Parts: sequence; C-alpha cells; structure tokens
Amino acid sequence: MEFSEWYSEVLRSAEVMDVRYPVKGMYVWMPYGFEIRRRVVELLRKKLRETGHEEVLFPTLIPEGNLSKEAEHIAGFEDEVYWVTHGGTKELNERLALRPTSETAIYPMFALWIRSHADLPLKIFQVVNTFRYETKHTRPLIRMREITTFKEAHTAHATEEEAEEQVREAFEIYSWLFDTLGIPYIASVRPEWDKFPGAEYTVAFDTLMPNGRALQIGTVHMLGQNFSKTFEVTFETEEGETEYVYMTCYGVSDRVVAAVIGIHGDESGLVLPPVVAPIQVAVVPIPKKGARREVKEAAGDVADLLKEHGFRVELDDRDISPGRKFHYWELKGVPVRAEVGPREVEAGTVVLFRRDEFEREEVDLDDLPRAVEALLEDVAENLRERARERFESMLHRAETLDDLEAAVRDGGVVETGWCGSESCGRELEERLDVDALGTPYPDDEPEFERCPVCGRRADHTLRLARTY
RNA sequence: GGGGCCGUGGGGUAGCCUGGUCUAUCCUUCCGGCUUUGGGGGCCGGAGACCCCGGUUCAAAUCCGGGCGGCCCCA
Repeated sequence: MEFSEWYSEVLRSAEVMDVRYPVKGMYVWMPYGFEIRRRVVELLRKKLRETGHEEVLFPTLIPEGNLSKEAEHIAGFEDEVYWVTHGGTKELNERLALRPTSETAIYPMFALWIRSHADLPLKIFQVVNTFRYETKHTRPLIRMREITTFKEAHTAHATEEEAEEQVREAFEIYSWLFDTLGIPYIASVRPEWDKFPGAEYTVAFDTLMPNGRALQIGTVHMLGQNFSKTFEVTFETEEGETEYVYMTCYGVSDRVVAAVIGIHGDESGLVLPPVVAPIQVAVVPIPKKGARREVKEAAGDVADLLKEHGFRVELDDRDISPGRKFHYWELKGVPVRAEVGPREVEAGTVVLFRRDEFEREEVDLDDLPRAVEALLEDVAENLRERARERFESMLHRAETLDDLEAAVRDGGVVETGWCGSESCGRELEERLDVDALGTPYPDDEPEFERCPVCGRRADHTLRLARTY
C-alpha cells in the first residue's frame, strides 16, 4: 500500500484523528490520538523545565503593527496569515493576525520584562496552536492550517556566545526527544534562502518517512540581534551601558507525532514506543467452555498486578473473539499484549506478545512485572534500532549530476559537494526537483572534491531530498 | 502556480454515461438475541446514505452552474 494511503487509513482506523472536520487543513484529535499527543508534550515539557525554561501562554491574536515590524519576518509570512478584521459587525481599527508563529507577540513583552543583565538569560516556552493559510496540499499532522501543538521556546541572552550556547542546548534537547521516541534524524543548517524569516541562521532536524520523503520535525533559530533591535529589547550591562539582547527561538510541532506514526508503523497499523503509548499492555483473556470464570479472574489478576507495578494496562473483557482483540490491539500499536487462557491458568504463566516483532514468550506469573519491564525496554530499543537502520539505508552520496539524478530517484537524502553559492544550490533544487536541506550540523567538513554544478572546489556538503 | 479526478449510511462501494419501480446495491461496522471464543466465528432480527446552494425538467443520486471538501499529477 502506498504510504499516504496507509497513513490516512491508520489515522482513521486507529482513531488518532478524524479528518472529516469541514474546514480544509484542520482536523480533530480523537481521544486515543490525544493521549499520544499529550505524552509527547509532557516529555518535552519536563525536559524544558529541567533545562531552565519557564512555561508561559501568550494570546492567539497579534496586532498587525507588531507583526509587520520586522520586514524580513513579515515578508516570509504575509501570504499565509489569517486576519481577524471584524468584531461582530464592526470593522476593527487595526487588523489582528492569528499567530503564524509568536515572535512578534512575545518580543514586545520581552522589551518590558528585561531591564538589566540580572534578568538574563530569559528562557520561556509555550504550547500553542498556530495558523497558516497553507496553499499546498494539506495533510493531517504534516501540513495543517491550524498547527495544534506548537511547542515553541524563546530565549534572550546578554552575549552572542551565550546565544550560540543556547542553540547548542536546544539541539541537545530535541536530539534527546527524538532519540527517546526512536525517531532517526539528521540536523542541517538550512540554506540562506530557506532559513526562518528574520533569523541569522536556522538549524533544522529532518527525518525520513517510509516513502523516502524528508520531514522537517524541528527547527532552532539563531536570531542574533535582529528582533531585539526591531522590538527594542535592551538591557543594562554591569558597566551601565544599554545593549540589545541576543535571541534564539526553537520549536517542534505535531509533526513529531506524524513521524512516530509513519516511521514505526507497519501493515498491521500503529506501533507505538512504550513511553508514549496510551496503553502499554493489553490483557486478553482466552475463555474456554468450562473454564470461563477461572480465565476471567486470572486475566483480571494479571491486569491488576501490572497496574500495581505502574504499567498502563487495559483488560479487554469485551464479548468478542480473542482473534478480533488481537487485531484490534495491534492496530492501536499497543507494544505488549498479555494472553491468558486455560493453559496459562493451569501452568501459572502468561503469554507475552510483542507488537514490533510479532513474537511470543511464556513467562511465570512471579516473573511477570520484571519480564514486562524488560520487554518494553526491548521494544523501545528495537524500534529505535530498526528505524535507524532503515534511515541510514536511505542516506546516499553522489558526486556528479548523473549520479545525483539516479540517487534522488531512490528517495531519501542525497549528500553532495557544494561550492556554497546560492545559484548552484538552487540549480540543484530545480534540476533534481528536490529541496536543499542544507549543510551538516554541527560540523560541515569538506567531504567532496567539486561542486557538481559549477565544478569549483566543494567547501561544503549539501543535503538534498524531496520533502513534505 | 498549472492540469486532472472524485464526493451515495460510521468505513468501503453499485447505480450516474442513456433522468422515471431507487421504496437506492453489496460488503463491513453498529444495536438486540442465541450460540461461540488459542489469530478478524455462525445464525436470526434491527438501525443507518445520495456534500451544500441554485438551475433545467412533469420528474434529478443521475444533466448544468457555483460553493465547500477530498485525492492525484506536473512546475
């Protein structure tokens, strides 16, 4: 089955999202999907707090005056902004934008909050919805007109070095998040022509969906003093001088959930990493005439035991056949299933089934919590491993235009030499019908001899891919 | 940015070209009952649909226009 078809089918049948909401590019999180989303958010929220970020919440509406202050920034977004023009029947004096991103909402407030070097560094984040009037093909979680879970952080620093250090910390935080979810990625410095509007440079994380298309799943922006100059975000130094702060911002969206679904899933449906699985163990009783009560009780005991040990467990006592239940929980991506039938009751055991590899093992009841713990860890590790392997098999290298064309046809990411000029970069994009992801971050060592377009020395490595 | 296809119960579909027994097909799902249960079980009964607005016509799921929504291809 083709990936996009599989993807919509799984979102629907596993009850992650309902795409039937009648506004283009806006979808409904269903309870099961919402639980996955919530766990991803909580993972990151905890990490951000641990690294000194405080959570805030800014309004959804941004006055036009604020939004258009930074020229490059507004130029990058103007075609995609939703405008609120009326309050009831009365036309507003000033139009209000539904935030496409929050820099211009937040930084005027930073200007009020930051007075002296003692207020720095300032590190905040918020989890909000953002709006962009996308003109390309919208897809649930991948390209939405209302991004429902934008987790954006904004920081202000006294020096450029500290801001650079913050970019590295953000890189570490997101790397940790993706590693935790078993999402393989590469980080690249985006080319000048594709950086965040108003930023000095952008570091982006890309992963690969099974169809070979790259998916941007996180970005970190070095803003330098561009925005602080625009919004007058200044501070008094120890020496009593007034200076502009250096800023960074970084964010991840619902696409993280899309990546989890797309990368780990298989023909049978979702396959969820145990950290974010709403249910980690589904207990399925297998009744038999004459032993119904015993089996039912034993299954209940198994579920209780696992709950006591802190696992997220669901006892499936519905009156449908075990086979139906097996398929159901596989579709939902539950990492481990515990099967309890007359044989297990008799032997004092439980059969554990792992979703990722479709394998069973029988364990003693006494050993159950420890066995489940080990199995969940193993599933997480295996998902990470196999995703990494597939990802690496989709990274290619090519030196000439002919080789590039062949490599691009296979999908995935292709690395090649690059002289660093915009014209050569753009020519590659056009001729190969790909996007330039940028140069490797943190280190862009020269690995190729020549730029395949102009033949000059290749000081950089350029990554190319078809993207979402 | 350009081109094409599509919209029928919760999901998947037949019917549309050639308007009329369409009181709309089949599968699945859902509800009730009985029987079952080690990989999507069987039987009986029941519920549930022509995207919206307008037009043509004696008559529209079917033809025409617009809107909304979905999908695909190309740049």
